[in-house]
Amino acid sequence: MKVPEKKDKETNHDYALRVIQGCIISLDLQPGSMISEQEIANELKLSRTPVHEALLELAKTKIVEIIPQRGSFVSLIDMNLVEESCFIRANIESAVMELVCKKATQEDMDSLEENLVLQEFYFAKQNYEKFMEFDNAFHKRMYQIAGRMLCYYTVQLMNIHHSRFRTLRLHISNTERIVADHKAILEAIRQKDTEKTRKEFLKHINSMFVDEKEIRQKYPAYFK
Amino acid sequence: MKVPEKKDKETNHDYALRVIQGCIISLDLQPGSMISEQEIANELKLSRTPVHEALLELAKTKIVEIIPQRGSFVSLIDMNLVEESCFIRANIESAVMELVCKKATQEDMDSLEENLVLQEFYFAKQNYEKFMEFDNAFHKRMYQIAGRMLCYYTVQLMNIHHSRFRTLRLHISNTERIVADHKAILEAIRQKDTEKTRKEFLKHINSMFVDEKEIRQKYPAYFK
DNA sequence: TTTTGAATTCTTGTATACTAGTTGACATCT
DNA sequence: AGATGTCAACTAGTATACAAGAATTCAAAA
Repeated sequence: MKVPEKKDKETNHDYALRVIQGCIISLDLQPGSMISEQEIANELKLSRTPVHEALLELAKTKIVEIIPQRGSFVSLIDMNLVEESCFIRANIESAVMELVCKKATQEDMDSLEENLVLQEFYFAKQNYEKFMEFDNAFHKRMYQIAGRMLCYYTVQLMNIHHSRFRTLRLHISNTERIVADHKAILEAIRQKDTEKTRKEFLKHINSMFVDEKEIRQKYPAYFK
Repeated sequence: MKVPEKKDKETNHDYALRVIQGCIISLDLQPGSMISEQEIANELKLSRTPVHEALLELAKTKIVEIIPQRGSFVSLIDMNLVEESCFIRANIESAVMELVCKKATQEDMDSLEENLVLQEFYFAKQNYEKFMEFDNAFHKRMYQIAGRMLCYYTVQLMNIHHSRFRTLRLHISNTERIVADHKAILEAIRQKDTEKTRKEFLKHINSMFVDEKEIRQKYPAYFK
């Protein structure tokens, strides 16, 4: 397991959560594998308590399954849950974008455009980590503009299913479409075209499923 | 604090969560009041650990605020969060209802109708507890029919803000509209009219806010 | 050889003890 | 009187110890 540094002012509980969640998304912790509280506690140099709390939290989103007195396991990829997490995001985020169309100031639009420039830059440089960072910031910015941060948090909570599947997808697929999608979304917002914005966004989200079969065949052990 | 019996097979953690959450929604624990882990642990005859875990979980939904080394507090009612929780529910649940329109079998429709009959029955008998129970079951049934239980769980998670406000609202308002609303929704589904279903449902959800000012004036100390 | 059963060693759940930080009261000093 | 410092009594965060149940191992019995 990759163990990043603990941040200042971060509680051990939050630290454990951040590390475990990151490893699940990166597939560093494989779907189906067992995760022992004690083992993780040792690796992170913590006691079991904060690790136990972190696992409880992850179990709530069904990304981890805790079987009492037996063990805790990284859940196998359940395409129903991946779909549901997308469904949640698509419906919330497209509604948020409607609000953005209504509320966004010129300043807001500029900040989004600035982000897009950087996305293109890092994508061209093939710095995908930075690219993803700005990709995420792009979406988050929408929620901030709409004043719907509880929605953002809620979507993030379940989006881990989607994120993990996306990681697996990146192992075999190309990513050129992504920036083009974002451009189309921004253009629709610029035109204050609510319907077009929604449509482009849904297209963006649903493009996730085109490679499903191919991925399942390559990694059958990861799926439920 | 009202302390119900612990159920069989329920972990102490789940027990504590259920009790605390119930007391917050029923306003038995007042907004702004402090909740000591030790005190609750004593009342429930548990150790601090499961209570602590329960509070952590509630803090994630922002219904409880934990200030380290100072105390835990029931959050004041934040109308922005109430609104956001409604926004989440409205957008998810109306999308779920679209699915229900597409998927529902005759059997599904019958089960909904059966529920409605019981709603009317208990409403007429003024047994509001039973009524609420069937009200909740009515909505849950939709998610089951649509095969979107992760959505149900997600909505429930944040809906506590809404639920608490609704409790406060019941203190001063009438509830006659509710059954009528449900009838209108079922009728729209029966007609397989997606748009009408969505519209009726949104009307139902948004009726929550008509009495806001009156409530704020009556209980100013409960609000942020 | 197969089956049974006890001992061992895992696991998570929970109680308890300790740590560190905040608050408020009260005595002390200016 | 007012400011300051100290101490006692809280808090949540975390480490540790123990409890209880599940799985595995291995030896003994059929």
